[in-house]
Amino acid sequence: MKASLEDIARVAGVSKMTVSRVLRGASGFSDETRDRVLQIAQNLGYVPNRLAAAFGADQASTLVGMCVPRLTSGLFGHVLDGVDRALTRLGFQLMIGANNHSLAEEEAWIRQVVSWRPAGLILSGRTHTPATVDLLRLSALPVVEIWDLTTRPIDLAIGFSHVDCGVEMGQHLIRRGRRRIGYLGALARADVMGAARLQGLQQALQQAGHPLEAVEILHDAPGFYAGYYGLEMLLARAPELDAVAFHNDEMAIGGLAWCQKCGLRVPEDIGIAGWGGMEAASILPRRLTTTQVPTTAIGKAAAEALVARLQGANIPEVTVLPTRLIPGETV
Amino acid sequence: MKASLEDIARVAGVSKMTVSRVLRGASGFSDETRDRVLQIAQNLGYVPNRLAAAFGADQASTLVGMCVPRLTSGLFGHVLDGVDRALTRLGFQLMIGANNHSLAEEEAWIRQVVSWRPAGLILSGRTHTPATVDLLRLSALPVVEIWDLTTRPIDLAIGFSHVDCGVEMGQHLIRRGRRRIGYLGALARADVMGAARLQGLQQALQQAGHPLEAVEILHDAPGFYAGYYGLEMLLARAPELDAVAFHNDEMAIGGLAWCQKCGLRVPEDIGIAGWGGMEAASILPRRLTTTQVPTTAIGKAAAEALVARLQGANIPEVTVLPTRLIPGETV
DNA sequence: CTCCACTGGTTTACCGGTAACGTAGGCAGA
DNA sequence: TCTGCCTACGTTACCGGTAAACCAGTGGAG
Repeated sequence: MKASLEDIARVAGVSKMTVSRVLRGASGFSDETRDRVLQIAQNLGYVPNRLAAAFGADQASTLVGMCVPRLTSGLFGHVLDGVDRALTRLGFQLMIGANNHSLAEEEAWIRQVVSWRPAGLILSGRTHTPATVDLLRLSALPVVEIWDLTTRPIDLAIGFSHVDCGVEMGQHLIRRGRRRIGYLGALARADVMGAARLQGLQQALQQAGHPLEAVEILHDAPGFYAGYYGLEMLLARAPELDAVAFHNDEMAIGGLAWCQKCGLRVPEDIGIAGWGGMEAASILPRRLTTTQVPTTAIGKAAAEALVARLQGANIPEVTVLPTRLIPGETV
Repeated sequence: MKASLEDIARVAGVSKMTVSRVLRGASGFSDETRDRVLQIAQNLGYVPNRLAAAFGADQASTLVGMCVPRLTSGLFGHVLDGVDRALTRLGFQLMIGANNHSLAEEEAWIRQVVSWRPAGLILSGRTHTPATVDLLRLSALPVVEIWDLTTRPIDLAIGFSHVDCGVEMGQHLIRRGRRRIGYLGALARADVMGAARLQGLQQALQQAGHPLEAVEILHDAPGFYAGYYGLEMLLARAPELDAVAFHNDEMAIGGLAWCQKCGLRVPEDIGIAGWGGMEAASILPRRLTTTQVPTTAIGKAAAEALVARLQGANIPEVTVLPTRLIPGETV
């Protein structure tokens, strides 16, 4: 970690500027000089100092910050994967943080990350504190908001409409003959996007003349077990339901487990619908009715849009990557 | 993003050194000066430049790099979560990367990250290329290797023994009366740790006098569907098996789905065992026999050990966080 | 009355790169 | 022969912080 450009320059008998040029692959040196410098850099175990490079020249650093609601979410794992692969390929580094569905935590995180002068940010969700928006606008950093579409993105947005997801599922349930429909959510008051899907669902059912009959929104994280005991709670309150839409697939699978345990037949006695399109949904004895979300594609698109913008390309403000309702066999 | 210490200093009528001290909460200024400086910093929308700080003073940066095999793994999501929460609390930033089970990709990633002069690294796994090890030793960076225990860690190690996991599961299967046991793996030749578990399993079964009868190691990622069709392949080749141990819970659940599909009763006709302890395992109609891994705890411990080491504390070289075999009802 | 320590600062140097600009030598074309 | 341009460098300045050294005034001890 000791060797610097200076050290290489001294040994090679050139100026450190020449070394810098060689190592960056710029021009302005002979083949002979290049070979000598590279050889010496190798021998000295030179490790470039990006801190100095990014700091000294105000040139774009290769740091990209990304903030997700939770790191334990299967869906966001795939988004992260898409981002990571694209960024790695393009030579960028990923700084990551979770906001636990809290705008205040997001703001704190962004404040930290911005102080590292990243090349850009990827945020999930469209809702931010006013201070966050001010900070981002002031910093003039490229920002991609993913996962949900903002009416007016801070900079760029890539995703889909959660309200539309809800509407689509509502219409599907009605088409399949369901009339007494309930909803089981999670992360009460913290998750804006789940709320948007619920809103879409309500809207569609209302319009069809069969308004949502029961809603239960748990405070827990949307996992298997929450779906399991949440469905029990919901059905205790509203035993007449003939279908339940869940916050996500994990919860829906938990719900299926509860149905199996107490002898409720799916879809005959009750319909079960998830959201997200996790892999497990497709190998259940009956394929889960769900909405497939283009997770990896969103991550990849976000990373690529960010980098393209850095390189001055003209990117559309909003990119829609559509979701797809998978009918399945549980409704 | 414009304001610097200099700007604040000019407005406040003090030197930038004084501003620096105020903002860092060091000493050597009056209350009056402090209030004025803080007020002006606020007004100017000052955002500290950690790039400059970390670069200028060779003081520890607050960057921690972490490399995981895959970002889509449910288990590693929890590890990441543990790391992230601890680091956030301690005021550090997380840089992340996936190596896709490739030592070469890991080396490339580490090379990139080290050039950002991080405070330390968290790596998963004990196997690295020789060049990686050289680089890490040379850089004298604190390194925590998690998830598996190294006989001789580069610096610190926190985790458990995969071989022991395999042994324990083998003994459990034998105790439950299973005699003709098979194994279904994934990520052939890429996943060292799955191989270690298989090795432990083989060893225990051998010792019990009922050696492993069939092994199938898929090339795919260890997901639900791989378990589903993989079990079909395995049983086609070795129909007499009375139990199958899987690479992980996702695959085991996929295997369960296949059993259900073709009318095999679990555990009567065949025993199914997973590994990892994912939440879904506990809400299945029959609880899955599996091994629970302290994912979040490992992440938390790794982050805390790293920071403690940075602060000069004396940390034991190897920390074992034990796994726990959950008997379940599928064997 | 002198000396000293303490408070509340200032000044200077430096971290390791990169941009911008300067320059020596060689060669081609007018 | 002179001009202009190209190649292959070298020099200088600077990015925004922090450490370290230095300094002026003040109050108290001796």
